[in-house]
Amino acid sequence: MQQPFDSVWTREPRASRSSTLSREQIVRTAVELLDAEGVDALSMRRLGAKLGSGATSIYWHVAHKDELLELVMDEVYGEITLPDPAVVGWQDAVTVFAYGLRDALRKHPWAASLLSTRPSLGPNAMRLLARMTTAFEQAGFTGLELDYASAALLSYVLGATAPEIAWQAVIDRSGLDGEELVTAVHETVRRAARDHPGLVSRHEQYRDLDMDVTRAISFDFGLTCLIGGMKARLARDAAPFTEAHDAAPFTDADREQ
Amino acid sequence: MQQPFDSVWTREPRASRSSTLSREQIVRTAVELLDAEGVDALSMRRLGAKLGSGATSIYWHVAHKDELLELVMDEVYGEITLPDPAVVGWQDAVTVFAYGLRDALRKHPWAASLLSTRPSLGPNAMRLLARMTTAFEQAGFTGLELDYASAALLSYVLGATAPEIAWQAVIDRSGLDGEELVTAVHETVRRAARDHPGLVSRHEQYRDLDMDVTRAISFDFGLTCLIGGMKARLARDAAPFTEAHDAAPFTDADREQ
DNA sequence: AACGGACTCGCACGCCGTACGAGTCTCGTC
DNA sequence: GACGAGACTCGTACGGCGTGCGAGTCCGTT
Repeated sequence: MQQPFDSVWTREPRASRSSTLSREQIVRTAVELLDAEGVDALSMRRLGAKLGSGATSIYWHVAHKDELLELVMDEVYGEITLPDPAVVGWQDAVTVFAYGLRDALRKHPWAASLLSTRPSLGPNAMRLLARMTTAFEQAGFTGLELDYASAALLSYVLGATAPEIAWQAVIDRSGLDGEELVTAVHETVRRAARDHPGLVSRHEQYRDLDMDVTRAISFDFGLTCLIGGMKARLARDAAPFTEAHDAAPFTDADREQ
Repeated sequence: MQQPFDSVWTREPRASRSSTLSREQIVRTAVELLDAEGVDALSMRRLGAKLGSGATSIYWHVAHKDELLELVMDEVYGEITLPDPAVVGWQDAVTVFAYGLRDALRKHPWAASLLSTRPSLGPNAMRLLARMTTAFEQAGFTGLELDYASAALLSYVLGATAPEIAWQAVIDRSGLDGEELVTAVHETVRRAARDHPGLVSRHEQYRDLDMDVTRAISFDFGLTCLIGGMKARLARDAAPFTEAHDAAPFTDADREQ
């Protein structure tokens, strides 16, 4: 029988006497370094220095840098909470989760790029996925749709947060703030959109809005649309008189209006 | 007045005699190299070699590697089409766009990670954004909601496609295919989810399904939910008798069921 | 012929991930 | 107490990376 792909999560951990360096300590320090100085600052040498040990010592506890990043990613998942859907209802549960994931990614800006690069198979990620599934079970989804719904929610949050972080990185690099910052962002977008008067004129309206608030509104818009669409789907599947339309999620008749 | 952030799109291009190396040629070759050998294979030295020139010659036409990546990203946006919403209707238009973006990202797997790392401000990205906006205008959205809707759609597609690509990368690296591959993927997920019987047992159902088809179904599920949610929102905003609920997208009463 | 700007490119610097092998420390067994 | 076997640390070295710099070449203009 075929072995699974080799990864931190499928391999047996090394037998271990408690030693001066430990995997947890390495991962914790890596997160600190990443938070403090960004993804480019994480090198094995720098990490070793911060741990007060040789760079190559780390390789006893971790197979290679990629594996360290996987461990570090799961650490981020560990920070996210998903309330019990049986208590707060599925909509609130997944909404809290969505905001929690968004917050975690904004707090650890380096995480978004890692997350989109490798599958998330760590225990914390799995725990979250399992809980999310129970939320959607409670909503009324069954079978594979449980996975689809979970994937859709995760996808939206990840996709929506990534550009926020990308912008924040540009802003941080610039070192600007306050009015100067607002003007610089505004001017950048205005130039980029210069061939599309509609975009430019709409963008004027953001001039006096707080950027963080605008982002949150935009995030919430998509989130409520997605959850609303899930509700609509549940309602349609449950209602017998629409069964004739079952094949397509939205019918041609829907499309007219 | 504050200058915009420095970037390829805001800076004036260099004055130029037509020379042996050109920016377009560099970008085109970079895309080829990326497609053929992945994001790690793109180094200035390798690119220079493929162009038959010195590595550092590239720096005359491009400020630094990051700028090259921005140019290359916009090239990808250039491949995506968005049909005229006035002809096919807004739902079909944005659906075609969503699948188009997904296809482009799958065709250029390196693009997903770039896209989530920097804001997309190139001309091709802007052209698409402008067209997407007209689609949502036709749908009935107005004002800032046009941006929110566009952002939501983009977010979903990006977020949904990224994990597909991440998996594909693992698979490509393994060199397996056919039955072996299916078993390896299956076994990997089974082990990762071992503490969550629900996930494992549901995963059994994928055993006999084509992976590409499953992915497409999952993608479509989220996409139709999102678009359905947008429609629901439009309908609610248009219908006067629900105006009392306007403040919150979904009321407590909605939440009960 | 002389100039100046457009363009090419070799070299060097300081980073990077990590393979390797020699070294040390700690424990279980005799 | 001796000693062997792992667990663990780490200095060195290799082949790569992005790119700053300055010398060099080409070519249109005067």
